[in-house]
Amino acid sequence: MYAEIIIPLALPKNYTWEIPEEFLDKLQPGIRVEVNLGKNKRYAGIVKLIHDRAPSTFEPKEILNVLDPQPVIQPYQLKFWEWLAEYYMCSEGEVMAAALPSHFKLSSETVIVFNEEYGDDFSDLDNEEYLVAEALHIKHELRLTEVQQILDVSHVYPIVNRLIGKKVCFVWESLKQAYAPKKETFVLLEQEYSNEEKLSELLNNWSRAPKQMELLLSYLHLMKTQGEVSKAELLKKSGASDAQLKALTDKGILRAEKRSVDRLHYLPKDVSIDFDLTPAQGEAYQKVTECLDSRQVCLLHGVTSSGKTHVYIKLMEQYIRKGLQVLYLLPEIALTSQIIRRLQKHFGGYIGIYHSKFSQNERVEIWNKVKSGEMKIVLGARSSLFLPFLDLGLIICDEEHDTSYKQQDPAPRYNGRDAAIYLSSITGAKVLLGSATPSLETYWNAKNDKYGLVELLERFGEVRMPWIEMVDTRKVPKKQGEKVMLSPPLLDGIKATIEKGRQVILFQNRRGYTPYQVCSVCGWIAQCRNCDVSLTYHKYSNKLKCHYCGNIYPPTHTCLACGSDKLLQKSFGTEKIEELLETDLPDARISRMDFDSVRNKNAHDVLIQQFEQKKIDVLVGTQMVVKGLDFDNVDLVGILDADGLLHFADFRVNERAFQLMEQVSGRAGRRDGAGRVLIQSGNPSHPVLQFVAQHDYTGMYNEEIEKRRMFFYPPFSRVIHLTFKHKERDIVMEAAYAYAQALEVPYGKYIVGPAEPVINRVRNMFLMEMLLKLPRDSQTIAKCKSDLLKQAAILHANKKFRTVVVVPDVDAI
DNA sequence: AGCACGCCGACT
DNA sequence: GTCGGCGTGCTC
Repeated sequence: MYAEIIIPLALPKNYTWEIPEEFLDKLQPGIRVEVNLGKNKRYAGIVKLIHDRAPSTFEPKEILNVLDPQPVIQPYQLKFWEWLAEYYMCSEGEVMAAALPSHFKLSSETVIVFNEEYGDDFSDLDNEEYLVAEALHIKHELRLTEVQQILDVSHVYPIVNRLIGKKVCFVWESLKQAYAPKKETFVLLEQEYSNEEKLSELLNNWSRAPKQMELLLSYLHLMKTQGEVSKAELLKKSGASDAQLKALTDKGILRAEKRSVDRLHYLPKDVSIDFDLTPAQGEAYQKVTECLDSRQVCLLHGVTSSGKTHVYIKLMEQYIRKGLQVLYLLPEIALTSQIIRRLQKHFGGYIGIYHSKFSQNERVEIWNKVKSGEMKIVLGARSSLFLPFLDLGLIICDEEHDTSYKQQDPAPRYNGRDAAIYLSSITGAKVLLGSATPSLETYWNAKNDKYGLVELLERFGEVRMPWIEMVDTRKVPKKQGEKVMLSPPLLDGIKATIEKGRQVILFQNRRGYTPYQVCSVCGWIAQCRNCDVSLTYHKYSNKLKCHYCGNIYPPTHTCLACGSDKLLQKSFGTEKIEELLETDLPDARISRMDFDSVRNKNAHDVLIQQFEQKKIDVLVGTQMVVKGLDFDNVDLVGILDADGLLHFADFRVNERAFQLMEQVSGRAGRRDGAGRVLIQSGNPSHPVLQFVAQHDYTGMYNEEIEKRRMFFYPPFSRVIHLTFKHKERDIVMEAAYAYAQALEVPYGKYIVGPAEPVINRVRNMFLMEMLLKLPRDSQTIAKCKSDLLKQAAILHANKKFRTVVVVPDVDAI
């Protein structure tokens, strides 16, 4: 018997191993096995299929070990993986790599072990060999990365090989089980004193060491109230020291014990819904419920501040009361502690959080609790679609239009929203898409009766839609060629708002106006050595940074082209605005929120809490300020550069610009209806700005959908974007043209390009791009995908193009 | 993804 | 003449 096994690598297909007799009855799909791949590398792979077809073209190796008694992956999940790999044109191994917490993805780590029989006579070793042998003699075993550190050279294999040859050491391939349960020390009463009599005798005859007695008494008190006492808590509450506790354990009264504990601090398991829906919300809730009775997918189109979350909460309650699990998806960036706290208030311990900022250990624990059914609700980013739900009833996909649902870089380049819809089709779950500004694709599907549609177009409470005003930047006096950053009307608005004790949010899309160093003599701009882009200047760290490859350079003080030292910092980024505000409004409390200022896990939350607590008057930020936040004291929102949002060569610009501006505007005037939005633009009559001013989603939709129809873009077509990469420009261009040429029949009329992108070099690789706009017919699309892969293989068969990388991105954004 | 094999340039 | 750089191809 043989098993097709998924290995978490980008292999062209799954490989097959032979099943040794003794493992046969232990194996079924979804179980992890240890297998050998290559000369001595080992992996934990997932059994996908068991069959009896002996391979003819190769000699299969045997499975080395069975790692799980029960499947870790359910059959429906394997089906989900298969669909993702097929739809998004990647391997199942790549899906597996994305799906599993890394602790399930064991792989061998080469360890070299000292040969004790060799002794300690190292006289016939050379310098480098001696260094390694010496370290091995002390530590007994070393990983190759450690050897690298000892020798401070990158190529350690030859030296290690010589040592192996001389029998100083040998190589040990060990499978590393990385998941470690969290340990906590608990304090227990020794058996002898669990007897009341003995205990009172002890206490009555206590002499000296009053501190120890105090400690013992607080232990007994905690024990009575809680049932168990952790060491950390005991010491904190009693104010005693470690030494005093040790004295008691030495006397044989108390005992310390290490135990595995939950990493997640669970709240009580109960559901408390302590609010009532408004009539409008109640009606929406009813309609959604009815709609999901007969349909798989429903769109809830609710304007900003209409209280969509209230509707979600009621719906979640409904599903968990039926004993089903609920997945609440959000774009990663919107997973703030604000929404987490809000849901925890209602669902307490039933809710689990799952996203990239959680440690691997924490993820394993959530994984297990979702699998056992103990966890009823998961709030998470797109990767939580991979959790092993026992009985999934509902997926809520909030901010459905958000482009960060689409995974960009490593494969699988999947869209969380679309994957959720497929997942629901195989699990029988329902999907609720929610947004104030639905994506054109989704709204079109709803309008064409593919999805149900429920609209909630009334803001919650007395809140009116914010008043939108345009500031025509052409009319603002300025120097030649200068960009308007803070126009007088906006500045006045900010001042007035702060005086009233209200808050301001300023939104600056950084792209296009990033700060950089420029030579005032010859116009030279610092460039990245590996990418075709200008470097961004970061004042806070005084470094130049490439936003494409992440390389960091020291700032230059002389121009590399003409040698002048007259370098200027030109910028219109958030940092610059923050700086300007500090000069203009010296008394205001100003903070900045962007990718750089909220790097670590808590910075973002801290900033938001400060803003909530009104410790900040003006918050300057990028997209981040738009997502997943509710503030009720914001009177003024400023959109600093609307033109920058509208100047992209992408078929989705208008949709995207509208969504962003509408969402930003929604942050204004939450409670008492006084919200105001100022939009700075050099072209205030632009149709998108007019739609924003009127909060006219339908108007924008109608206009844009016609353009999409005319130019055959989604939702009328399906797009597949291809990127070609190679380190030589000529070769990548030639390869892309050859590839497109080969697909001319029959796909010529669907191909756009190939063309060189504006930024044609990233990480020392030259790029070419090509777009396919395919008719929405699943057979044509499937055929085309397979032809694309076939053509890539043909391209690679040509020696010249062998190393050209072809990256397909299905439904690219 | 590793990792071995193999082909070329810089040293003994 | 050899060591070791890196490019290339394979792993059931």
